[in-house]
Amino acid sequence: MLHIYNSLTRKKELFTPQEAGKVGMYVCGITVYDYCHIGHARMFIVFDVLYRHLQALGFNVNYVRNITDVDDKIIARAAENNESVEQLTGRYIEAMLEDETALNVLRPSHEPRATAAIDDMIQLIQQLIDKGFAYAADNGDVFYSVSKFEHYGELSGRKLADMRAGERVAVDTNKEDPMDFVLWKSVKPGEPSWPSPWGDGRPGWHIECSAMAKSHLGEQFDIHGGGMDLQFPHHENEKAQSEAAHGHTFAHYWMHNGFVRVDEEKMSKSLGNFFTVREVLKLYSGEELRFFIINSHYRSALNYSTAQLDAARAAVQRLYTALRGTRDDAALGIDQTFIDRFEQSMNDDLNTAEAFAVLFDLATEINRLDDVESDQATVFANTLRALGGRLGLLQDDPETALQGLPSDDDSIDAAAIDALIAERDAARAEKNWQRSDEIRDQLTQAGITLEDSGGKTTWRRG
RNA sequence: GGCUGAAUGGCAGAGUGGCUAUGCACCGGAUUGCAAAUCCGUUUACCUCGGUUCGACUCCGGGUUCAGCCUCCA
Repeated sequence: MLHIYNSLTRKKELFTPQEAGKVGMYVCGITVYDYCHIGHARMFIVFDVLYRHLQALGFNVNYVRNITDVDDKIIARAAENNESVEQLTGRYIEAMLEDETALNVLRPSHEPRATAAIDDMIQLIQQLIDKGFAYAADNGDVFYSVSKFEHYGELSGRKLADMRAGERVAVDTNKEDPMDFVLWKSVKPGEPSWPSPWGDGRPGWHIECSAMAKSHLGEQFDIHGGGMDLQFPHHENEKAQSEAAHGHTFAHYWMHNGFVRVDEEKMSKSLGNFFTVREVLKLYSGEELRFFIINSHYRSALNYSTAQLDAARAAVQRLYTALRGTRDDAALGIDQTFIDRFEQSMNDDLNTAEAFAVLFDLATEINRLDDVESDQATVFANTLRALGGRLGLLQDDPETALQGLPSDDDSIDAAAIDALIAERDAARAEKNWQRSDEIRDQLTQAGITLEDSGGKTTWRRG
């Protein structure tokens, strides 16, 4: 029985989909004007793990994650680069897909782009105006009237009065209430725009998600996710729009992943302390980065450091090392005891850290057996691979994974390594330990570790 | 100022009212030509002050420190 922490109620709750066997899930994706950083990667991976887990539990999952491809920052960046908005967003969407592939993130069922859903947004805004929840200002902007929606503040646990007291935004004179937020922005010279009943303009950020969620998942669906910082105002506003327009609950469970920090401070574009995914992938594999991210609970803060990535490398190596030499014979089946333990952990609000303990126990069991090709070892290996797969890990050939790691030293290639190993084997056969150790030292310097076991020498990076 | 959430061994990170997390690192042993990998074993903990309890790291209350949100943000 899956329990997930619902940000709306601030409690772990039993997960019950609105329709048996099916799950509708919407996650706020990114605004594409730059390369993805580790914080974005965490969101991709956390919800990818949830997606995989729901599927493993037998649910038919409709997973929607949007792409925001029109917004102030995109427009500004495109102008800076002297290119069109489409060129800019196209490039960064490509880059995002590359990063996701490297991190072994599954493609969601749908990845709608905001610019392709303008009609839906206009319709939704009109609905809000008709119902009295929104109003058009003289300048062509349309605003949502926060005070009309009695549940406003419910998701983020704030009261309107408190928010007004803490108001830090310059007051927009077109608004009736400083807390009101924009649904439609009237066009500015040189900016992309679409025709609407209120004049040419473009949508506000929050309405995008309300509209795209509705068109792919309906007015009500199961899970809505995103980064912690989206809880307010983005999700609060999204909820207010959708619930006011439709007259009933929007998402049943709200899930928010915690942040990645650098030196105990949030990693973000504005602070400039971010590391892009592709930057990190020069020295660590996507799998190592993925391990680092899901080694801790998705709601806790995660401090980024290379020491942590080194630890992730060692951990992933341990798992692949255990799989090395094992048979891949599905006919022998899996060990249900470990599967059950794993599922129990994952069902507890995605306790991936505890789930990893099960994988490491399996690794120990395999290592304990004298014969890695025995039926028992094969069952454990099958189980380890299967559970690894549920986390998006351990799907590579062990040898390939251990030898193909990114490294800052690529002075020596596989053929050269094999040649040196052959030479060393010859030296060892003659008990020429001096020459043998020389070769091993040379390889160690190049970041290659040799292992002599079972009369055979294997190598790995790191 | 308002609202959240944290504080666990050298590091990372789970969890529990009394019983081994796990990974990395360390130490001892096995194995190895020596290593590496692996196995066996050992050591190191629960921010602080009160309270509840036979017993609390775990529950309750105060305090301290840290982070996040309240503006665009995964």
